[in-house]
Order: sequence, then C-alpha cells, then structure tokens
Amino acid sequence: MNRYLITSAIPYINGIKHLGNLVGSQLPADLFARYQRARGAEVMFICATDEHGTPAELAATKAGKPVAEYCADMWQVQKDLSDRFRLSFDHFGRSSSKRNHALTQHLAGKLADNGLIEEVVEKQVYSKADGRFLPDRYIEGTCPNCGYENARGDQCEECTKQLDPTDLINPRSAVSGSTDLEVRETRHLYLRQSALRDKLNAWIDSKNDWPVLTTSIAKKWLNDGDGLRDRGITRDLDWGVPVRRGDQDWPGFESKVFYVWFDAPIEYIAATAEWADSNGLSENDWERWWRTEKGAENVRYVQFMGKDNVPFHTLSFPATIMGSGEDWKLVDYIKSFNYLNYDGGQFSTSQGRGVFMDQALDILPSDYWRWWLLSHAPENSDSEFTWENFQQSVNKDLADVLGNFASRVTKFCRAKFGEVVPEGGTYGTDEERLIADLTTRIRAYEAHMDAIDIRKAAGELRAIWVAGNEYLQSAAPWAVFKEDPAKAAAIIRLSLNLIHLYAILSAPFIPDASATLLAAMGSEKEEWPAHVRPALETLAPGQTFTVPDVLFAKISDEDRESWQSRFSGIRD
RNA sequence: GGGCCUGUAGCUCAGUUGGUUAGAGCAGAGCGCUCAUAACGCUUUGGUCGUAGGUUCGAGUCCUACCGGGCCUACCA
Repeated sequence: MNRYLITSAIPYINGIKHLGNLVGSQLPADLFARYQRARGAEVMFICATDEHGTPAELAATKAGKPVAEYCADMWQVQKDLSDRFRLSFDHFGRSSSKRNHALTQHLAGKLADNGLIEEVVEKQVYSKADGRFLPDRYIEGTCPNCGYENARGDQCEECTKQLDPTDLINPRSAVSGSTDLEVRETRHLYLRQSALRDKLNAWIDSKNDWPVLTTSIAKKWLNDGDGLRDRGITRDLDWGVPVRRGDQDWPGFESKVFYVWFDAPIEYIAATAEWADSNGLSENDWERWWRTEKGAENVRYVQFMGKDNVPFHTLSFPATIMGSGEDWKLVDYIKSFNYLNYDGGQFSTSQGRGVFMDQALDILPSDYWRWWLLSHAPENSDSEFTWENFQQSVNKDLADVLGNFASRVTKFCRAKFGEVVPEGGTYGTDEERLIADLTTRIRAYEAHMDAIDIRKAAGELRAIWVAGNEYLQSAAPWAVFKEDPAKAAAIIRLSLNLIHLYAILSAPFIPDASATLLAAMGSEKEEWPAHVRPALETLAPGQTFTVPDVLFAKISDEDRESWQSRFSGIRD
C-alpha cells in the first residue's frame, strides 16, 4: 500500500488566519490527503500551531493573558476553525508540547555531538522598559538613508535599504515606544548550516521535479554571497523550548530558549508522536512514519507551504535532520505557493485586511471557499481574490454545473419514476460516448492530483461535471420518456449513478456537498472509480434515494455587494 | 542594489523538447431545449502572445535590451 506523510506549514499562534494563509498550505495539503486516502493510500496528515517567538509573547501581553494560557486558547480557536473548514488532520498538535520540547532538545544535543553547534557571543538591543531583548524589526527610528521616521531596525520600508538597528537615528522600542535602549552582549547557539552546504546543495540538485519556486529560493540561499550562512537557533525569551543538550543542562544557556524556527519544523515529528500518544499507540506506530530504519523508507513525505517558508524547509530543517546523524525521514516533495492577494492589495494579518477564516464561515459554508480557493490556488504566480470573481465562479461551477445537475436528475426521476432508481432499458451510443469521455477525464484528473497540479485538477473535475449536463442534453430523457419509458429509465439510472460518481470524485474539494449527495443517493459505497462502467452501476434498480435540498445556493448580487463593503476596510 | 517569478481574448488562466489557421472557462451575441437552482446544450464575436531587436527554414516558446506587475534578500514567523 502507498504511504503518504503529509504536513502543512504550521500556522502561527498569534491570531486567526486569513484565506491567503489557508490556501497557501493547509487547504491544498488537505486536498491531497483526502485524495490519497480516497485512492486507498495510508495517510498521516499532520499540522499544529507554531507557538513560540516574540510575536506570541507580545500578542499574549496585548490580550492580557499569560502566554501559556493565550496559546492554549488560540490553539483551540484555530483547531475549531480547522474542523469547520474540514481540514482532515490526523493530528493538530502544538509546538509547545512536551514531545516537541524533548525532541528539540534531543536533536540539538545530537547536532552538538556532531560538531554542528557553535557558541557565538553577539550584540543585541535590549529594552529596559520592556525588560526584553528586541528583534531588529521591533526597533523603530529614523532612517539614516532617507529620513523616514518609522523605519524598522532590519530594513527601511520607505527606501528599502537594509539596516542594522544601531544605524537608526533616535531608535525606540516598537513595543512600548521607549527610547531607553542599550546594546548588550548575549551568548547564542548557532547551527553550522554552512558545514552542510555541499550536502544540501547536492540534495536540492537531485530534486528536479520540485516546483521552480521551491528550488530557486533554496538555490538563492545556498549560493548568495558567501553561501549558506550559519543561523542562530537560540533566543533570550521566556516562552519556548528551554535550551538543553538532550536531557542534560547546557551550561551558560539556562535562561534561554530555542529559536522558534528551530523547534517549529521539529513539531512535524513531535506532533506525530502526540498523535500516537493521544490514540494510545506505541512508539513504533509513529516512528514508522519518520524513522527510515523503522519503515519510513517506503513513505512518500510531501510538505505544503507558502513561499515565505521555503528556506526553512529546504535548508534549515534538512540541516537539522541530516546533521543529527540519525535516520530521520527527509522530505520527498515540497509544494510551495505564491500569495493570494485581496482586491488589489495584500491580505494582512497585522492590518486586518481581507477575509479571515472565522468571517468566511460566518457568511458561507466551507465548500464554497474550498472550491474557489483551490481552483484559484496561487501555484505559478500571486493570484487575486475579488468578490465578483468569487461570486461568478461559485455560482457557475457549484450551483449551475454541479448542483443543478443533481437537482434536475433527481427531480425528473421523482416525477416520472418516483424516488427509486428505475429499472429497464439499455445503453446506446450516448452512454458509450459518455463512458469513454469520463474514463479519459478521470484518468487526467488523477494525473493532475497525483502531480499536485491543483488548478488543473479543479478544471478537469469541472469538465467531468459538465460532461453530465452534455450527456443529459443529448440523451434528453424528458423527450424519450414519451415514446420509450424504458430507455428513459436507463438514462436516469445512469444519471443517478453519475451523481454518486461525482460525489466520490469531488469529495477532496468539497467534502460536505459530497457527503450530502452520497446520503441523498442512499449509498455507503465510496470506492474510487477504477473503471467507469462498473462505477456507474453502483446504484442498482430499486434502490431508493431522496431529492437533496439545493446543494449550493447562489450568491446574489445583494449579498456580494454587502460583503464587498463589509470587508472593504480593516477588521477591528 | 542583487536574485527569482510574471506580462497570451474584456476577466481568470492553458500553451508540452521552438513546428500547420494560438486554446479553455467566464463575460458578450445568436440558436436550441424545457427535466432543472431563469438552470443546461450548441454555435459564435474577441488576441500582430508587454515593447524593440536577434538566432532560426520556422519563435507565444530560445537570446539580448527595455517597460510594467509581484516576491525574496537570512533577527517577523
């Protein structure tokens, strides 16, 4: 049996994610997981919240809660939204879990044993008023280059010049506004990625089937300037994985934690262990997904992420895995995405611009969003959400082409034969042509899904729906019924089976609507159609069904206009 | 500044290793059907493929320059 380990980039804890985040990792990962399960593969689909780092601490402070409590609350919020979007994670973990603490410390210890950790004393800006060291971008001041007064310590957004926080004129804390800052020395651990550069380079070179977006970003980091740079993997923060060398103290680092980007990808592994724990399973049950000597050799590991996450998944995390010297599974394929823009600008969490997951579900069921987002996934370049496009696509594809097909078939049958699959009649040329057409299209659909070519897969699925309407128009059971009711029965029996077939094929994209259709057809069978002809005989004569309610109600112009104005500003 | 991606019909996008008259969906127009969520089907109008050069028997596809859009640039994650 094929085995797929699928991970979605883990969403950061500080707030509800917007649709751009969703379509950039979790949603396509879910599509692939659902598809592979439907094809009979054994799937382990993992996600989690990414809970450490300065923004999490600041968000907790702003919310007036202890950071642990804030993260626990936000984890629940994100978990609930994931469920409501039908993201079918086998486990939705937390990077703050005990498992991740232990594994992160373990891997750091192994890296140190292998000479890949270096201690570096560096200078950092400390804010006395805030009682914390501040990352470069949390220091603001006047740009020495252009005079912009709100330049950040890493870069001036006005003139785009790269800056060092000490370059700023009149620097202040972006957190409190305090100017009581000083430069202090602090000791940190660095991961010697540079020592693994050749190995990483060769590994990336061997991945010639990866998206250009993925490999070009990796290559840039490997070859830019002096090549891959070492990276600090510890921080002076309170909240995080305490720095320890395996289960031993790490002298001089007692008050420090690992950097969020060091422990976050490790959580993919730890979350799988959490999955085993929460299901009462053994170590071996999760290790067979991750330890090559325990079965993971035969696993295909696919990661999904937005392009901003690519360097960490192509370089830092593999460096951790390779450098450990242990038999951990390396990723086999990285599917990366560009950004989804919102109505002429970027979605923005910090500015509250765009549509957020909770708001989206307030106005429409998840299938509407899943379909639009996936069929417009930003695979080759940034793509754009507009309400007009959303309304048009959803109304046409879901309501008119798919929903109306189910409606016209079931209602015609009810009127002429009752709510039961009619018997009698034989297939003719229309039916043979349909079967041939569907066979070609389904095989193409599978090929696109296997290749994780999402927009093409959506296009092919839509064409499969259209084929049903074409067939119905050509076979015209409403006309045939008058002369030859048996023939009309055969046409409708086939059409009812088409609804069943569509439910199965469409489930990865629109799981709820698919479940509704399957229930209406009174069928428990969810077998993937290896062959079209037998698949269209699943519903046997005499089987009862019910006419489903309107599967997808159309979005009216009034709705669209009201949402357009409601989401034109920023969220409070 | 550097790197990468991108510019194809009104809109969203396909265009395989360069190979006849450049495709699809939506929108528009016409016709048909009347089972259906005024739904469906058929036909059809739209493009000197960002611009200018170059390579070639042949360029949307390769090369160069320029113009426009986007992203990344390592202490946000």
